Amino acid sequence: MKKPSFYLEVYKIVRKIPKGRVTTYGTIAMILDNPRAARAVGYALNALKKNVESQSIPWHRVINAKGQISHKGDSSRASLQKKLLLAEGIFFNESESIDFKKYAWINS
DNA sequence: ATCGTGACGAACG
DNA sequence: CCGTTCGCCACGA
Repeated sequence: MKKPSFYLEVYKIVRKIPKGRVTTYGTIAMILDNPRAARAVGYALNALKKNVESQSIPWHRVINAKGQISHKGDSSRASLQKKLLLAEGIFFNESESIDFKKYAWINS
């Protein structure tokens, strides 16, 4: 059977992330059997923000491998993301990064 | 089919 | 520790 587009797979994964947990672009890529497609994952989420369905996808739980928020210019989205994470009980250390030891998502 | 682009990541210096 | 460089991949024009 044919696979849906890469985007749809990414969204599907992101939707599985439970509240209070976070994961990285690279991790999602790994789940999709493309450990090197982290960039493509970010690209997918970028396109997502235009879709109305984005409201049902916890995109804010996806951060980069450093445990930080990537915003590449658009800082407004970064502040929103941080706000949403804090609301879920996910806090940042003094370096503005998230401790994976506590919040990393385990795919089950 | 080729080119440019981007919410990434690992390796270097 | 910080900035730079290069490699990766999917997508739209």
